[in-house]
Formats: sequence, structure tokens, C-alpha cells
Amino acid sequence: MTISNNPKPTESELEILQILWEKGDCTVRDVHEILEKNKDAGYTTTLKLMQIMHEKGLVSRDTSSKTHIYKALVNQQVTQQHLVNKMIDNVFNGSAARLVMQALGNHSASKDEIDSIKKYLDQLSKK
Amino acid sequence: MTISNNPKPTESELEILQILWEKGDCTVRDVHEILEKNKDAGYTTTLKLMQIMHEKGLVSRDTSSKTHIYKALVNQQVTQQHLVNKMIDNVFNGSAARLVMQALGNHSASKDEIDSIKKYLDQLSKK
DNA sequence: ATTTGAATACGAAACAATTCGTATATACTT
DNA sequence: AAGTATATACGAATTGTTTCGTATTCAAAT
Repeated sequence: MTISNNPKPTESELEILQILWEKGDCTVRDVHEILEKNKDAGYTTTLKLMQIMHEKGLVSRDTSSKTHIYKALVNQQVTQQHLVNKMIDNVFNGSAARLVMQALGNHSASKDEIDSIKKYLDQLSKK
Repeated sequence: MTISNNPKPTESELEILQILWEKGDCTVRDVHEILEKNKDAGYTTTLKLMQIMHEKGLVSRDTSSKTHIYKALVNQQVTQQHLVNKMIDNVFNGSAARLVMQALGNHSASKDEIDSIKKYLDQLSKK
């Protein structure tokens, strides 16, 4: 049994994971260039972070050529679920509903989004 | 302008804030006794945390008697909103809907909760 | 008045996360 | 072959968080 059951990435690690989840395979430079857009940090910082993530088992890497290629090892959904659960517990006293309302209460949810959530809820409550 | 606009409490601070939000006024001992139920840390640790929170402006305290009385200074809703927004951004690529579905997809949402969310959504989409 | 118990203050250790400088390896260009 | 550009490796400084030991203050009980 070697399935990593420890999806507790730090904030910086999460930023990197997001990129890996979206892009699939990446070099450090790939990741760094995307990060740079929103953030300003040196290349070796990104490198170091990704090396640490490798040590922790968050990512795998192919070192067969000089430029290493990284891949996310932890699953996106599983990681998201962990984080959401933690937040429900930690910030909303265990109430998923309260989190949901807070998330929807601000303008970040569009009409379309709200509709799709409704459909989703209908499905859920049929069970 | 002295309104604290920096609701970025750490995890431990959040635990304490939750208690203060619920109970209102608390002494360090009050808080500590509640914390102890789920966690195991010394009294002076709780004390120190609350002192730091005071320095940061997260809480106020009344020092008129020997035993100080603490009160949350940051607003619960505002803080929750900040944290949720950060998570939406950070973990769900900006999609509130995806967070919501993830939060509801697990068993932590009961039938009642789902119903109340539906009502809430209906209200929302009327606007 | 002295002792005792409970409170705060303070400092520092332990730990974790982030950042980056420098060294070294590797491949490409001339 | 030498020089240049780009990679990784490594170590260490910096910063932030958590934890707690020890000192001190204060009030109540004896």
C-alpha cells in the first residue's frame, strides 16, 4: 500500500499543483514562467519548491534528460476535498451549507453558475 | 482610518476566533478549556497566542481587572468571506461553483442543508 | 504578614515555509 | 576546445507559527 494519503500541500505548493493539474507535464521553467505572471520570485525558488514537493511525494519527475519533467502525483479532486473539508470544519463550524452560502453570497457566482448548482442539488436530493 | 482590513488569521488563531465568535467575551482560561477538548496544549500557549492576536489587532482586551477579557475584533462574516475567496481562487481556479459542488458532494451535507441551500439559491436568482 | 494559587509577561526554542546565493553539471555554439 | 547559457543541487538565511519554561504580579485565604 503506497497510495499517498497526505494531501496537505502548502500554499506555494498548491499554486504549483494547480499548474501541473492543468498542464500535465511541466518543466520547472514552464511552471516558473506561469507563476511569474502573478508573483515575483526567483527561478531557484520555484525549483527548490518543486524539489521539496518531490521529496514529499506530491509530484513525480522524469530525470532521464537534463531538464527534468514533473507531474502531479496527488489527485486534484482528492486534494480539493481535503481542503474543503478542513475549511468547513475549521472556519464554518462543520456546516457545509454555511460555507456554500458564503461562497455564493458574493458576486463571484454568475447566474449560469447558480443554475448549474441548482441542477446539481436536484440530482443530489433525489437519492 | 484604523479599520483592520487584514483578516488573515493563522490556523490556531482561527480556532480561537471561532470560540470568541460564538461565546462573545472570554478569558484566556475560558478559551483554553474549550480548546483543550480537541487539542492538547499548555495554558501559556493559549495565552501567548491570544496576546499575539491582540498585537495583530485580531482581538481587543479589557485589562481593567487582573484577569483580562478578550473579544474578537475581526468580523466573522468578513473573515469567512476572505478565506472562502482565497480558497476559490487558490484551489478552484476561481470557480465558486466548483467549490460548492465539491463541498456538497460529500456526505457532510444533509438533506435539510441541501433544502435550505436551494431556497437560498432561489432567492439569489430572483434578483 | 505569609503563603498559596492563578493570572500575565517575556524570552527563547522548535518547527515549518519561503527565498535565494553559489556551486556544479551539461549541452550547445563558435 | 573554450565560452556561454541553462539546468540542477545544496546549504543557509529569513520569516512566520507554535510551543512552553520561568519570572513576576496580584489577590484571596490562612
